[in-house]
Amino acid sequence: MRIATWNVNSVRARQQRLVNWLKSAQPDVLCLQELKCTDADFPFDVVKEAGYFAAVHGQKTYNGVAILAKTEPTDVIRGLSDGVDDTHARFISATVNGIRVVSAYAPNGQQVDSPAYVYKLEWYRRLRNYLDTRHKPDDLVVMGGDWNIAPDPIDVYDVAQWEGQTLFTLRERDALQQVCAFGLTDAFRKLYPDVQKFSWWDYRMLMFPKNKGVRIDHLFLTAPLVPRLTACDVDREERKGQQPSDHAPVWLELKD
Amino acid sequence: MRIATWNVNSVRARQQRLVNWLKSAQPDVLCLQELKCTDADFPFDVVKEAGYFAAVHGQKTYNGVAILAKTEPTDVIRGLSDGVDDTHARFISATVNGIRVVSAYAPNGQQVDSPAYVYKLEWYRRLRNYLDTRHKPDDLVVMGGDWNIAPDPIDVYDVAQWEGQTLFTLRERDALQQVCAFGLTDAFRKLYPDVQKFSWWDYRMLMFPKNKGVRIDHLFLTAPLVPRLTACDVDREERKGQQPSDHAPVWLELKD
DNA sequence: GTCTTCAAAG
DNA sequence: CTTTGAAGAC
Repeated sequence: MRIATWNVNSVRARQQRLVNWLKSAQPDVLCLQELKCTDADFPFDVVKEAGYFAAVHGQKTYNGVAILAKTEPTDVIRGLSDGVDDTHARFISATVNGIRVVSAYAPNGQQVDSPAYVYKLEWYRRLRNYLDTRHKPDDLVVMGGDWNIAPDPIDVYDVAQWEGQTLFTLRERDALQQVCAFGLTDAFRKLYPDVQKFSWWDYRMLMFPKNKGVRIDHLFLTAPLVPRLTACDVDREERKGQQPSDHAPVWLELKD
Repeated sequence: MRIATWNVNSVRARQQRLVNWLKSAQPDVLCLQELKCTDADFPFDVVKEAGYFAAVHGQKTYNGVAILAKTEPTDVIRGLSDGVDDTHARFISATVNGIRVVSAYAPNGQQVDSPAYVYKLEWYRRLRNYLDTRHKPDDLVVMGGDWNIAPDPIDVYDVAQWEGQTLFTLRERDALQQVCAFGLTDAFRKLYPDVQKFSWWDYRMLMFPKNKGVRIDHLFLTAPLVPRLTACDVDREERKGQQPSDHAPVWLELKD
């Protein structure tokens, strides 16, 4: 079973690339982030045409997440559903083939100590609470998303430059660790403890050609799924060519 | 020798369609209108890559005309060059294979009797003056362009609806006739006196699917070229599909 | 750089 | 419907 995550940076602007990628990569499940459109504007028709069901939590202009799957996702939950008044469409979960799948778009955080940064740390605290409330560590859970946090020094192209910058501050990395401490494993890092691969490159300053990126898109697995993990990679090719998303898809393979 | 005219409605937005059309239609000369970009922003590289030289008279946002040709255009003149202070980039002429080629984007005219309408009639008067000053009726001249005038009742989809509307008022049609009276022949109408074909359809109101258009893009020939005219047509296919221009290309064939 | 929104123009 | 430009986000 192949599960992928991709921040498409506008599902409408990326419609053709999305369809092409689905056809070539053939994931069983794809977690999408930054749809940047409402449910009404989501291209359900072309996704269906490509052979996928879609559970969507859209929002105008910003955010928006979805779970695409070859079999119909069930028990769809939109948002963290913790009673907090939060208008951002950043979280959706659904069950696909007996696995609970999450598609998450973590807040970016803007500047350190800005309101957005505070919201980001709080959002991570709420996410840990979501896991504690809804799941046991031995549930079958895969969480894919744009987490807007590089977990370790190896995950940024230049530690000196990233030191203290949003996406790489100690407080953010700690917040992510607190979530993982529930019992989640970073699929890519599990398979490749020492490999440096990035999933996001700024559109500006030729960051992609220079390969100056960061790894902020992750797939997390609960413990019972870790022994089934056989492959995980970043599809760097998808970042190339005309009008790419600034993020590349990340995918993993689970054996039966 | 194949000569074509096409209002591309932004040469940058239509870059890929332009290249595809050049490759399939293989005109020796293409007159372009509504480039909507400056000379600095004109995609010289992709045009060259497609096998064409380009003489360009660009303008930011509005207007902009060019002559593309498989052999290098010489003696390029930008504008009507009649001493009138006119900032609109609506006219360019150049010599290609011994033929003087004009690419013209006539003013639209907005509402009847508006300043734009007065400017349009005056522009046509200046154009006739340009011909009188620079040419003899037996020169080899081809003028392609978006003339924003439907010459005859057959050239609009509904005469009753178009009666008195800009593009079809008697004063505009007379202004165009005054230009043609210099000694120019409408290539399409010469070959097909009774055929109704359109070259422009409004983007709105499903005008193209309903084929409610007008013929305002024309190729005019001086007398010595008329006996050499073997074919002329509108490429209606180019108006179809995703992100078309609102105009279709018009082309003609001259035998040697 | 590339996306969104909006207004103005055709 | 499709383009342009501007502003704001990342």
